[in-house]
Amino acid sequence: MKNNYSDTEIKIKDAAKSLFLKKGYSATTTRDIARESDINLAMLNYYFRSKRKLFEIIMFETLYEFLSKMVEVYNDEKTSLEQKLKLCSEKYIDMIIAEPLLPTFVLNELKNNPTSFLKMPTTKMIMKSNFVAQYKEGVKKGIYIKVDPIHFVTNVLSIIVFPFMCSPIIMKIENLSKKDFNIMMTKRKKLIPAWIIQMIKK
Amino acid sequence: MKNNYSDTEIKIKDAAKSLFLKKGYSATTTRDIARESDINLAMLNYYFRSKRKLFEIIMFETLYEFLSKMVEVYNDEKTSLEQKLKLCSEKYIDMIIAEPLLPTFVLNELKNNPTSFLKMPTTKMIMKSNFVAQYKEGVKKGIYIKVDPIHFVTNVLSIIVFPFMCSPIIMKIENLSKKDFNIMMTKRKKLIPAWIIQMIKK
DNA sequence: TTTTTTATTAATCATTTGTTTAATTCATGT
DNA sequence: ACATGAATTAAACAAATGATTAATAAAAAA
Repeated sequence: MKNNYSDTEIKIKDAAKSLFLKKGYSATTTRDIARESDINLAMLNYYFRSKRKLFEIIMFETLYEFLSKMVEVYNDEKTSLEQKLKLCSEKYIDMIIAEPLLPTFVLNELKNNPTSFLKMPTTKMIMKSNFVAQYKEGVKKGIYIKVDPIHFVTNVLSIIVFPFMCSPIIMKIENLSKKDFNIMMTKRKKLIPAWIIQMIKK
Repeated sequence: MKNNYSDTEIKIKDAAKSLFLKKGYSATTTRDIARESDINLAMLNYYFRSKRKLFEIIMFETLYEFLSKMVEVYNDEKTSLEQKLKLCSEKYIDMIIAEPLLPTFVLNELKNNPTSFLKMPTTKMIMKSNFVAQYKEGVKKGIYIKVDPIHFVTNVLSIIVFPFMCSPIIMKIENLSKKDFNIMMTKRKKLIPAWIIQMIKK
């Protein structure tokens, strides 16, 4: 026995993930995946039974990895809210620069079957995280302006994630290359925490 | 002669738009469109030559309508920046509630061919609008914190648009129906301008 | 080695999908 | 009423697509 996951199995998954992210589920054909991963078409069904099954596995793993990294920051007991803001701005933007197609892909495919998200255990954890608790505490102490925590969390994620989904527009308007855009986002990392603090501070 | 646009032509476009928004270009078949609009399959090619051509027409019209409405607010000479913020928060959220699938659809399809956006005349106008000019003026007067205007515009749009793209997640986390979600967004309309002001005010 | 299980291949199947064709119906102008 | 062009229909075509099969090669177990 070699590895638990065979070479071809990994090759298929890697190619499929790349293609699904780039073109979406429907526009990606099994032959695309076979060509890109340089395996025989039949191997896809041999290892994964069907295109749909392969997609679901990739979707689950991608979401799981993404959400795990998120929860990590939100639940750190040692850091203050303001430190968390800095950390998550930094971390998320680095994550998305490394995989810029992920947000649009996830939100787009989610629209079609929100069930796959339901299965994720970490989904609801954000609202029960230390991050939200610290914000509520700040409100109680009179330091922060009070709003429904869901708005607060949404605002933070909006400002971090949305610019990447608009990247084609921003690049067009500002005449930026992909590299330029990433530089802009890297600078933005440091601006975001201040904006959020400013936004909630009394 | 009846109308300039025949009945069937409109029926096809309406059905196609609805389906493209819901399922995207690739997942929508010409037979889907024919069934939904209750016309013969051949009529699609008779009026629009091809599925791609039909898509491009719909994409253009949808984008044009959307951007036109946007520019309208941004370029009003009579209103202050703070009034504009209120107006556009109100207007955009109403627009998106009326067509909630539009943002995800546009940003997703744009990723595949950013060219269609290039064609839109109104695209670059936002950065040269009265809205941005007023912000810059506020910075010069020392009222507002200085950042690159593209960040400012991005932040405003992020906070307005992104929550809709996340609606499946928000609804899941908060246990909301679609109606509940819209109520939440309607309340949010009034919160956003204050947040933005707070964010940029010295 | 021999046997048995696993992995890989090329060819094929059955649908689906975008598009076209040829025949028919409908509307309009004369 | 008739002729002409436009609109509509059912049927068909060719290519693409997800999936399977049967044969072969490679690896593991005996």
